Amino acid sequence: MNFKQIISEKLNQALSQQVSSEKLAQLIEKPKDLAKGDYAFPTFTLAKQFRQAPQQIAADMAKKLNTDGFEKIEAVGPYINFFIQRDQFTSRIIKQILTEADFGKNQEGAGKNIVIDLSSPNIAKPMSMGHLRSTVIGEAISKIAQANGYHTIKINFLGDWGTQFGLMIASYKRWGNDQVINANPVDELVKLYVRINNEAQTQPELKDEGRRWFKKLEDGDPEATKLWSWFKEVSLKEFQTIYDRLGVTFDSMNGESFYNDKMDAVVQLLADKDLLTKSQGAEIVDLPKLLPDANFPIAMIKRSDGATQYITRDLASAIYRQDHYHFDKALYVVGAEQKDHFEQMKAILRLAGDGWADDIEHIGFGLITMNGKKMSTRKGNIVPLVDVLDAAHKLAAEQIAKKNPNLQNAEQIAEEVGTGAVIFNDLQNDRNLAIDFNLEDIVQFEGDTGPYVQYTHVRAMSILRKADQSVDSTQEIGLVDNEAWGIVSKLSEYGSAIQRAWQLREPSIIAKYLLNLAREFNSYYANTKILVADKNLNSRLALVQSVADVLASGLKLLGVAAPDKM
RNA sequence: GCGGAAGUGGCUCAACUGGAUAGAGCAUCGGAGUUCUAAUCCGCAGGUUGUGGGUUCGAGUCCCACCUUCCGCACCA
Repeated sequence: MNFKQIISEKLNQALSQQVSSEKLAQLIEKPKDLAKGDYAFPTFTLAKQFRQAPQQIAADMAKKLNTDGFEKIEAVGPYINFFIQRDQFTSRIIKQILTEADFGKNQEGAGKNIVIDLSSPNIAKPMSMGHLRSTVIGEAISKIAQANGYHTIKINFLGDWGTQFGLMIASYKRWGNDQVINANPVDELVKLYVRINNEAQTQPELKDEGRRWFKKLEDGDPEATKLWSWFKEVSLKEFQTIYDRLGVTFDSMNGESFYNDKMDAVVQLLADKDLLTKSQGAEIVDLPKLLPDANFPIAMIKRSDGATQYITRDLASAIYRQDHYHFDKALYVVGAEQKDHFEQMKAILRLAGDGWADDIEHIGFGLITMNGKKMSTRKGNIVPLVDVLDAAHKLAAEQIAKKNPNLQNAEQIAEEVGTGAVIFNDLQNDRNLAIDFNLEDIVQFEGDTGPYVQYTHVRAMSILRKADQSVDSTQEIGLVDNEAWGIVSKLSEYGSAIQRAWQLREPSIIAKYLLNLAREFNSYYANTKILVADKNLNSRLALVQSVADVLASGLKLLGVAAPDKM
């Protein structure tokens, strides 16, 4: 029984059940300002129904409401404000946090599978800031889903197939050097890729050479296969170091090449359902004709040269994933610019009669640009993710050297703080906001940042270490003091933040929640001496422990480390 | 042209999905150090929420029109 229910029951009785408690519950809100109360009920809609001034209704009802379970209930203008009994509530919340390992989490998704497509870099290209977004958002959503009881399957749909690899092979055959490549694999492969694209502008025959090599690759030519495998191997090795730094793991690394032998089945399926049309030598699904109201462009299934397209591979993978994982939801964490692509894909699956098409969700995110322009490997204006992580690490190490020179494991903690800053920075805003790349913004450690939250956790842990006693959660934990109410109130909202973050597929809700909680705690910390041997010491320590627990738990949901010292 | 996302203090973003005086962080300015870590805290200043209409008790939020920016619209992925 939560407060909204309790309050709506009370209101329902005060109104002699003329309005259902469900309706009343919907109207209840939380005032922005705690001084106005913990919950509030606006009477405007009732004013209309009963043809009375809202102020009057509020005043009349406030008199009729019994205050059981509340410190006070008062009418202020057209609002009825409810104040929770703070000591009882504090005690309950803090004991929950200290004794329940999964405080704030729920089991709504028990027994359900969520497939999440994330990261998906192209092999032989460096991971860039764009891949960071997909990786970090996907990872956070996965953990948030788990916190809501779901079972998740994370898939890294590697871009490891396509004409570009024919071009790479062609370029390698002309200019490649094993020693140089082995010394710095992805960098050198990119150079080869950029070079052949540039030279192809004046020598178009190079493109044909690339296509020929890709055809050989598709036909299983030993030399082509060997080179492709090598490119893939060195790329994956390099990717892995980044995934390790970000703390991200995958349940499947089946990339596009994995679906190579499953394409014919998709084409056949579409043909059987009468969805395929020939147009200008290509095989397409004529969506404008099939769904005239939907405003889709056509979907190309096979190019005029017989090669399959992106959407064909995505259709194959979607079908495979449904067959294998029986997902309740399949989330694709892919840039917002691909919205239409996923809408098309779903439309085709629906036309093919797959009822689960509606369980596919595209989780888009805003484009990262550089100086307002789209980044492109071919044009050479990308920011490798490693560089950003390294810059953040270096800055964190400098801060530690300055502020805490005796810190043990300084290197490891510099890494946790540095990557923490990068990850948090990416997650703290609404995911579909576009971002113009700015290194200074990313490696900020002050104000609304990851390190701010980490530091708050460190402060709490430091107090607990210095305390002569450990927290006794069996002892009565009373109202700590009025200044602490803001913290307790925030702590109690952790569960709803987790729910909302999942419903909206929005990690920023957790990030913002953590910033608010950290701010409340830091403010309290500045005004209240915690380690004082009085009768409330245990209560205060319990509060500090609760804050530390929730901060650590929330940071973990975002994939950010919560060190004890920094 | 059609479709999508966005427009809120100098900058980056909030606003519990229609509620009370639009809140934070950066930057600026002024304070707080023998103290539980100052990666912190407190304060001043800064706003006609792109423009114009509409809906209603009430609009940053919903509807219509327009303006600006970014993205997408078949042989790249």
